[in-house]
Amino acid sequence: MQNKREMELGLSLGDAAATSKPFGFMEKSTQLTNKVTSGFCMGLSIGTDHTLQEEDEDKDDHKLSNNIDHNTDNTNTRTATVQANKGTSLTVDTSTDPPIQLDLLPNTPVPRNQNSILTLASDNGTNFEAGSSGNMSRGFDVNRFSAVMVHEDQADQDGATLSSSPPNSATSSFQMDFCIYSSKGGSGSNTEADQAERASSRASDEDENGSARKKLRLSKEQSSFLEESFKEHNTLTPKQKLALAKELNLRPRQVEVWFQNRRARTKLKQTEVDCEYLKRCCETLTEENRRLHKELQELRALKTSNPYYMQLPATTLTMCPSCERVATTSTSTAATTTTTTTATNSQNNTTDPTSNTTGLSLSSSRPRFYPFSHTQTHPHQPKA
DNA sequence: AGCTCATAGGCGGTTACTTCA
DNA sequence: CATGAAGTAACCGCCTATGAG
Repeated sequence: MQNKREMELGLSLGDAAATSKPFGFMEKSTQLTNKVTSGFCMGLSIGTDHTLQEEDEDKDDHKLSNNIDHNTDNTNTRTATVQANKGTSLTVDTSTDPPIQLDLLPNTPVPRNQNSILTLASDNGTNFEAGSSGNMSRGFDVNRFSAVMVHEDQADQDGATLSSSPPNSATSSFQMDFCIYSSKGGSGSNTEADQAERASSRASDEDENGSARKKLRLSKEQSSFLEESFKEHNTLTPKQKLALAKELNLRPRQVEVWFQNRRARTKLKQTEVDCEYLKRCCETLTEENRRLHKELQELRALKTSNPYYMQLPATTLTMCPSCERVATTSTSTAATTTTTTTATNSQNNTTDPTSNTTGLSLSSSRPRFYPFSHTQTHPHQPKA
């Protein structure tokens, strides 16, 4: 790993996370840019050496079917490496610019305590009910049936039961303390009960052959809860995954997939932002290039019209290895001053075309040279 | 210490399903 | 009602890290 304090591109999700504390994504993305293979980097905030909040998760005693019981501590490190190898991350010096913030959250998260009760009756006369959000269109958590199955399985393993969730927890409204499977009970063609019924059927199909592909929409409450969790940490330890799954009555695999997809969406969004910024940079540089060409033509024209005007000595550009400043050094022995500009654009924030309001700054692999702007003695200039 | 193997988890890409205009 | 676009849950294949033998 390279320098741990590295500029990075951070994406904030939601106001709270954006303003109060950096969450895992921003910190971990620090390592996103570590590999050289990507070649070009852009940064928005300063990342610090990240250590997991839960540094040493207990070896998970929850044994899933695929043995999720280890690999907890170094998840982020590994992730970072993988991302660095594959990612299209961008890296650029950013000085002190604040992180750009993107709000990817729903506009108004549904209060978790606003629930209605959907009461259904199965064909065997068993009444059951499920909590659903008051403004939910779909209303019924189609994952409940499978979730119940999972819980029943897990209950054998870790003693968890459906009623194990805190009664006042934020998601207790999705707790489903019944288990039904009705095949032809409802009469409506596309009612919530029907949808739930179909979902249950599909879920049971999976239980039967395990190969059927299903697409079960998460409820708004579940999505909101997952979103909140994602704001805290965008990757999950096995323990966190199990806890979330239990809390939301989802399968751990569903939680895992949701986080994967969520990370992918975040990255996609970030890529769009990056592209937009690079596009602006390109336009700005093109404009600057055009302007410099024009200026060069004017100077040449001036020189041809008046050959005695501005007979300056030849100038060379040198870069100081210690401070990376570019200095123009006149080869003339009469030259006693050097014109310097810093490699960063921090001194030119007001006029630098690569600066913008988002706080992004383009790296200065391209030394800025303003020979007529100001003069200053280079501190590292070797004494003549 | 170095190697091999099994395993877990992440990511990119894709598919399949749902919803909505 | 049909349809296409958008969103997203789920899957697949690959890669990397890790721990055990």
